[in-house]
Amino acid sequence: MKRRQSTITDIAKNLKIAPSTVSRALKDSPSISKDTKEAVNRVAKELNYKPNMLAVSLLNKETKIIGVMVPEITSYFFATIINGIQDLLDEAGYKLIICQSNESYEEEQKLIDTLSLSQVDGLLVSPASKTSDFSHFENFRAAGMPVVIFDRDCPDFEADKVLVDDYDGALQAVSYLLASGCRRIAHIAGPQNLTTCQHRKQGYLDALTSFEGATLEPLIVEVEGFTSDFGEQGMEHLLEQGDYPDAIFAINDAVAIGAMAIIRKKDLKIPDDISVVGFDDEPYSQYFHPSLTTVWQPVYDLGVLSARLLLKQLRQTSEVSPISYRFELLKPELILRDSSKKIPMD
Amino acid sequence: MKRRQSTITDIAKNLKIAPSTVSRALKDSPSISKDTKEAVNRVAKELNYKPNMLAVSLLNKETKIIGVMVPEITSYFFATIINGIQDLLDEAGYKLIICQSNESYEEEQKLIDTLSLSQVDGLLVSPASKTSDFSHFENFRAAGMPVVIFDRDCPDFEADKVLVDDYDGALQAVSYLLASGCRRIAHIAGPQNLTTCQHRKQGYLDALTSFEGATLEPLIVEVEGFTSDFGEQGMEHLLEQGDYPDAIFAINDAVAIGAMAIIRKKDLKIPDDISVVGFDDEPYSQYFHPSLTTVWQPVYDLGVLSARLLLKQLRQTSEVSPISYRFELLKPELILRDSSKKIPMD
DNA sequence: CTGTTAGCGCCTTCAG
DNA sequence: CTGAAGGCGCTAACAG
Repeated sequence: MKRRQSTITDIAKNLKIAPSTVSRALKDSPSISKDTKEAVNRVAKELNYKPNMLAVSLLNKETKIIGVMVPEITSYFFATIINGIQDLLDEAGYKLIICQSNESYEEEQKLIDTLSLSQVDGLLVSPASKTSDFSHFENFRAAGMPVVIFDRDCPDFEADKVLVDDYDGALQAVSYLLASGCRRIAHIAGPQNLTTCQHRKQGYLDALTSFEGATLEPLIVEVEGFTSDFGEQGMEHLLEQGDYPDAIFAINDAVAIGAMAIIRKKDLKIPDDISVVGFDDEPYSQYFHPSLTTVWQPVYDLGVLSARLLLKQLRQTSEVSPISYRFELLKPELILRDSSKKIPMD
Repeated sequence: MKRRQSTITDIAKNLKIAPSTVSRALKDSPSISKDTKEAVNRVAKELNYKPNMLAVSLLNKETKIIGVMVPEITSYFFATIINGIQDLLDEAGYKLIICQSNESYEEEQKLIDTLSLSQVDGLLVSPASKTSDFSHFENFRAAGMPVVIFDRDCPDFEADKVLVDDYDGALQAVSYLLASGCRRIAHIAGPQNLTTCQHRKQGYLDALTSFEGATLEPLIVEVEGFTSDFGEQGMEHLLEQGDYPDAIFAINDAVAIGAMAIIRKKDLKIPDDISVVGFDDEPYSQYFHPSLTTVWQPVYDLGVLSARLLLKQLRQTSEVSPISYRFELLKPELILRDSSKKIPMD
């Protein structure tokens, strides 16, 4: 039972008229008589006619499909960004092909190639953490298709970008920890080839050095991933070094959660012995015990905005590509919960 | 700068040979001389030639794209199923278009229609909770494209199906609670138009009635969704009725987490006053305090298996559609953690 | 108002 | 070994 759909020609034959007439009738063109239109629509329904987008796309040179490349979709973070993207692009009549690089440069390259062959109309990318060469993005764009980068920056690659002010988020978090009385604040940092992680670390460092009253030593352990087991590892490292920290600023919530598990195992109290702050505000974070203080990011909006920028490029029909790219930096927000201490009143 | 890619014809003109020769040379056909092949490949590289899959698809009547329809992707559960699907389908050279119905029947219908127009080669569906009429699946399949249903059953719609034995999972969970000494076990049930939720409820009921020694009254509250706030709502309902339960079997982990928050708010101890068991084993569940006893499902495998069945159908080139469909029922597994009591030894 | 022609990019006959 | 012709399903331009 090979796929056999009825075509415009089938309708035309059935009615003994020209295919072009059928085509026009179906689009309700004003230059077609009521009678033929009715007849065409009737037969179309009878034959269960469905237009073949492939043929249309080939003709129009546009597929109305957008490629979305993320490191992974199992995290709430990227899944929610995708929701934002989808909601906006749906309205504009675009479909999405979602690809996961699994943080691998090779896979990312391969997938972008496939997307390119599939003639997607544009690309939204959050690059893999292992990606440092961006020629595959350049190649993609060279074919005349717009690209928007979101969440993770690619230095050296000029494009529309929508990022979160990670530096500011870290600054807020660590400044708060300082204000709440913590003085030995450790940072469980993420992979430093990601600007996101660099910026959070820098925010942490700058908060420490700008603190008046004492010289605070940074205390950093770097982990390679974003899941809770890395949080456990990182925390164990920190505790092995003796001289416990009195606060942890973790690269994200999952890592913070892992750290909390280790802290609890040592019978230390959160936040009394050690405060913990995460990043992301995942839906579960408020349900932990104690509930997790964290830095919220406008995730959904990040998706919407990225999609909006892409649409804008898409609509600059032909036109010379804009020399200046847009750069959006969204503001994160510290959410205070019970894993951090209150600021003393005195 | 409208998209302008070089075509086979461009190469042909450049070399003053026929397009068909170029086509053959590019596919390394044995009936082409070494010299022309080399020349063609050289020019192809020069012009940065990329085959246009659209044209190929139109000709072959296959796009190598599979549609995947899930209620939502922000949950770990569906995201992981998708990973399974993708890993298998990638190998076979298929791309995925992922769609979210947001549990809405209308959106589901609309999206399946779009997928159909886009000429996807097949469809993997986990239907929306509001879906009870399956004619849109039938229509899709009527065009000769294979369909596989996963995770959520559609009674009345015959197809290859890969499901989890929810009944058994519930039975395991509630039997354990009974064995651990609980006698007043409540169930926070999910939307009853989903067979998944029906089966879990039935497993709960049957565990109660098959208990020897006392007649146990079921205690059920039904919620409309799968997020933690529904868990909070459900738990509040239960506690309002006075005569507190000594265990909660929640429809899933997120709901269980919400319930735990309310229990804690009432200063009741988990598991001493009330045991809690969830369903899904989300990655965070082991990090809750107390860690959550739950029913694990072979999520990734569910994706892989579904994809495998679809591939099998895809490979039955043409052939009459199989009269008998496959039905796979995967076994879940109870994971014991600290939110439930140990079975007394005596 | 309708039909004819041509072509999107590619491949597969059929003829040399 | 290579070229010419035809067609996948659809639409736009040009004729009536």
